[in-house]
Amino acid sequence: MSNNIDKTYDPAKVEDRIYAEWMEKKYFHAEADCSKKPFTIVIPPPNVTGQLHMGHALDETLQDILIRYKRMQGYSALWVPGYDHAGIATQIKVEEVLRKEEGLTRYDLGREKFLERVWDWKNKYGGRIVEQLKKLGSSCDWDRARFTMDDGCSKAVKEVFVNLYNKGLIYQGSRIINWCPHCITALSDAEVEHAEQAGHFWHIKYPIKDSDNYVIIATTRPETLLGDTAVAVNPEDARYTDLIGKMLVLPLVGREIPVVADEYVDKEFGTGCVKITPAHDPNDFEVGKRHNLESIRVMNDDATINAHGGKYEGMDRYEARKAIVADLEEQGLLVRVEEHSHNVGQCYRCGTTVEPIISKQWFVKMEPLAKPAIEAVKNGETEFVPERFSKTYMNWMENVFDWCISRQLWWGHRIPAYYCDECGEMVVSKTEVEVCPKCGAHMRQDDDVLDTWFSSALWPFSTLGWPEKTEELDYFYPTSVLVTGYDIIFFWVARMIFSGLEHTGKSPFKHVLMHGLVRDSQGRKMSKSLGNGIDPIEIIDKYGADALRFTLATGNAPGNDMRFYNERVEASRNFANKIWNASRFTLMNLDITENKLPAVSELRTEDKWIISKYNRLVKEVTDNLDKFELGVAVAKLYDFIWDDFCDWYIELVKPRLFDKEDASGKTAQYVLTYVLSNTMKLLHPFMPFITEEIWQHLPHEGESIMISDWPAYDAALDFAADEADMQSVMDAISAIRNRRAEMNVPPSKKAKIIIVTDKKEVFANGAAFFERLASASETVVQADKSGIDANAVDIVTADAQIFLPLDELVDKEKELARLREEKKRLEAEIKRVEGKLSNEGFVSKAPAKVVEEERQKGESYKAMLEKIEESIRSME
RNA sequence: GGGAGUUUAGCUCAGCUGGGAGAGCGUCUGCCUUACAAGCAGGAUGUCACAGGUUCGAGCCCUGUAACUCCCACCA
Repeated sequence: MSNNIDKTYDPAKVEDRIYAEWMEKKYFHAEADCSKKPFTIVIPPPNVTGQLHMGHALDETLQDILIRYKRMQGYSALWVPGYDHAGIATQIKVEEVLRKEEGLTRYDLGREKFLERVWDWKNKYGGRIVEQLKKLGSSCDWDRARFTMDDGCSKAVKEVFVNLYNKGLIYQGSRIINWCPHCITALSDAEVEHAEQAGHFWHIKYPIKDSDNYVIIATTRPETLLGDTAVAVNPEDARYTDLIGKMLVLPLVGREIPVVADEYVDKEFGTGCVKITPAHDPNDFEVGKRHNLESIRVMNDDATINAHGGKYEGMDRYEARKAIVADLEEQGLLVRVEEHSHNVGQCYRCGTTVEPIISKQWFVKMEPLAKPAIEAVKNGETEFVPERFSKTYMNWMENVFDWCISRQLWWGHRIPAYYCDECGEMVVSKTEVEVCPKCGAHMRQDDDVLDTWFSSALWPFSTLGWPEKTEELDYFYPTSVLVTGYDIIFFWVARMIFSGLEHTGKSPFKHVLMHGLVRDSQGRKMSKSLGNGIDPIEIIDKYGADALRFTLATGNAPGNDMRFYNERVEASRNFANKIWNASRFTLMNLDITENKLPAVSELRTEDKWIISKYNRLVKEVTDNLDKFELGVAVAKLYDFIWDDFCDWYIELVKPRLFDKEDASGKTAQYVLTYVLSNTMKLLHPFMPFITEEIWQHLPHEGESIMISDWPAYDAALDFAADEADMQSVMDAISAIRNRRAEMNVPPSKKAKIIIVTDKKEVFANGAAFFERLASASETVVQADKSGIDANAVDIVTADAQIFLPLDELVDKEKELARLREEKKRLEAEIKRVEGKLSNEGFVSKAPAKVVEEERQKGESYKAMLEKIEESIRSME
């Protein structure tokens, strides 16, 4: 310990030094230690491409709070760490750089060269986000962080793929999938965002074969006309019954297409006739299957028109749309154009409008996987916090579609399927297959890679060494908690749960703690395109990591969104500053070198008061943390430290500390130290740096607060009677301050105080406090009202009547008015209480405790009223 | 269309299983009181969205209404 602590609180100075110390001592290291219980947290792998954003900071903060708490409770707390994932974002980022700096595309480089670039990029920037997380105080052992593209994880991915394939849960199939022409890849449904877009509704004539007649169809995507293979009407639609089975002539193309009847068509919408393009629309695809229609794909992967488009070949889809509409108009086939706003799917990464395209892709069959995943949440194997998110989860799981897992990217886990071009054989294998088992020809691996979330879904066990039976896997799995935002329930959480169940037989975590999104001060989602993102690092530089963490943990309930205001961080920083100064005060007055609690017999009422309050705080904070009520816990700590400890206890104890002759000064020092250092422990998970700094300066045992023991509730430290006594004195002090402020009496003007009370001893013990805290020049405590000036200011509290002889300042009329006002208020209260107590229903049905409380209140009010009435009489 | 959420002080939000409405910020008044002006002391401000219901008692439970938000599915 050392009494030298900087005069001013400078977070940057403290935080950098302390983190370095922690790193040096390797406190973050966790290993399977069978003498302890495991506590494992799964973290979302931060993305290698991105800057740390507020969402990460929130994830990180909440996780770190839990980890630090559990570590202090003696758990072997492991953070399943990792960074980067085999995500499309990484590839796009590198492609972007490539295009900007060298004017090249990935195709110019070729697969191998391109992947080298990505690895370079990863090696150069992969650690960047980790460095940023460290500034936040992350107690993760980043040295053991895994990377999803590492060998171990790749092995797990292959294992899973092959297992699922062999069980028939992975299949290849033609499907309409969402295609991003910009990323040139398939997207899963979850990766498509829908946005309202203004568009047009083109009404087009389709001539009936061998007739001058025609039908009118309406479409929002006229370019898909090129791939039409039918027109559908509702079988119930009287307007079109005779048309069913007839042939139409497809405009511009000349192909003959049938009119089919299908329930899918809504009679009321549009014209009641729908063009059917099985290759470019999911619903049409289904219709096509029912009527055995041909699927004609008219677009290339980059959404340009292909050879089936005739004269439109090579045009971009939007160019083609224009050209087709113009040609239709020229031929008089365009009836009219309506304004029409409709929902358009967009790629969630790049925002490009997705194109539904028929394509051969790999799918995971979801139904058999979803069943146990639903069961695991139903039977409580995994619990969502707050609980309502389980409904969101169920809703999705119960209506889940097969999951398209192939991505036409190069960066990622390559699909372990091998094809023989000679005989058409396909082999799925964990190990590379070069020779066709059938014909002996060379085999080539599938070009596609797996969806990011396919490997991310394995995170909880692949990072622990699965499929090997490692000691770590055995000890740490299933994990304890997953902390994440509700926005990735479907992408990630759900998929981790069914993957864990399928491959390990256990749901990967016990609790899923959901938090909300961090929004800007106007409530908007933070995003790059809006430019409203707040950089956590800037905030840390300005206010400190402790202040940021405190802000993120505070003032919002789990799962609710949070608006981010600098003012809130400022308030947190002020709190840190308050702690700093209270500690500085404590240290300045310390000449003890050990941290222990004095014998109860030496403790004064105020000592017992703060100890008792502290003791209850331990219990409550522990309870709250166990229930993941982090915000509640931190609010209690804030109130205790600021109000009880700083504003009251320190002030109460000052005279004892300053008077070197007073032997009880030493007791006060012990109490200050004890309460402060233990409170620092309780606060440590939230504000790790400042608490470490202060704890180190105070008398302590052990090397670091982060490996110290979590405080325990001690029934022997519960001093209810002393708490109540102290409260009586504090109430009196507050009442006096209040009166003086109302009367504009400056603090410099001291006055004699006469306290008339039944609790003479209590107030006599506290007499000294009135001089310091209530501007008393002298304090007299007596049982009756003898010798009191009739003009004295009169203050009534529950346990005392206090008189201040300030006659020259007293405006008699005003004083009387105030007393009458007070009388009215008390009478109203008494009436309310009596109303309750005379209500038989209340007395007989309410819990005895509540009734007794009301009764006591009533008596206390009555006593006060009596005193007031007396005062009024004597003044009059 | 299906699901979830929100509505409490000027602003941002707490309010745990029903038992006299809270915090931070802002605001007003008075204080540089030897830890802290990033502070101290004191004050003001609420038909807890609305309407019913259950209950001795409702911000909290039930039903309905309104406004807003998010997620999922979507009509060509």
